[in-house]
Amino acid sequence: MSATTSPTPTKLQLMELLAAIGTAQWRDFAAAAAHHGLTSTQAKVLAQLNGPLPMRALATLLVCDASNVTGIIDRLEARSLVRREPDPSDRRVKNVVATDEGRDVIRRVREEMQATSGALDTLDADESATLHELLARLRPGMEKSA
Amino acid sequence: MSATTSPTPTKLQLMELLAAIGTAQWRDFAAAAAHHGLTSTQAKVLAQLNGPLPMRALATLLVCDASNVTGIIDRLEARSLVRREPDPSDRRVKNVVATDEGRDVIRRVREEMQATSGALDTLDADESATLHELLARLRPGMEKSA
DNA sequence: TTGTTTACTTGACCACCTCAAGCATCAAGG
DNA sequence: CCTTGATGCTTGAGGTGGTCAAGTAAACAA
Repeated sequence: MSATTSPTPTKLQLMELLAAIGTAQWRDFAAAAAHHGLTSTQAKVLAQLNGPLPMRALATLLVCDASNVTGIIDRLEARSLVRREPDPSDRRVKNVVATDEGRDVIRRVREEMQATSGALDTLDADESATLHELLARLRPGMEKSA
Repeated sequence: MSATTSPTPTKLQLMELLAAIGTAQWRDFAAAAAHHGLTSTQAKVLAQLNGPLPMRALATLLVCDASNVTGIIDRLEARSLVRREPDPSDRRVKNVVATDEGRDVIRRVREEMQATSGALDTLDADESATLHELLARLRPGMEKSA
């Protein structure tokens, strides 16, 4: 143990700290999205669209009902941030694709998360690596049970 | 640098990892809340009520409009999880207090966050302390600008 | 007293979310 | 072929969460 190590925190303390940071990052994201006239949900969807994605896949990613996605994509499409394209191999599915404008907007939203970005700048390379390592170990266990 | 330290992650990688973990914990929380018939917002409000809290203070904590809180408390009060009490020193303010049942429910919700809890169990005392230390340093910077 | 600020509620309006129902398409078996 | 059953998406109803504008009541200050 290094000289600066704190006493072992309780699990509850860690959970609260994680929650606080998660909330702060989410607010940072929502604020950046709002700055471009997007709700956080719309921005989140846009962030998933690296390639064409069927509506169903989107619903699975968002862990929500498929009918919900219809409305969200409707509103994004009305702003030309996204397009619905017919799937060539299955006429039931519609692939959602981000337009150039959509890609541009979500790129800017990411760049404008200054609170999160600034906070991470206070870590040096070593600390970043350590944090990344610990969080990467936490991730799989947290994503399991739904 | 210890022998197991990974190459320095990019800031983008860290942001995505933080977002993934934040989302996972939020879903865990929402699922536990739903198990008791609560929405995540209702559970979040209940979690803040350690003591009597004026409506206005709640709105500030939640970073939302005061009129929004009215509806949330209405629904919680309809289930007897919360009570509105007149403030003795200022007749304008209504203090929100969790009922015994409300305290009980939120206690159970916290206990049932098994995905998060289980994931944290995989860290030993040293790792927990390190994680806590790093996150605690991140927190103030992330909560600043709104 | 008069005027200003503060706390809360109401009503209108939109986004998000779920469920149930419906339509079109695919895929398998007679 | 054609029926039967899944699957993908949309629609409509209904509730929650969120904002804004306006209104009421109480506190406060000149």
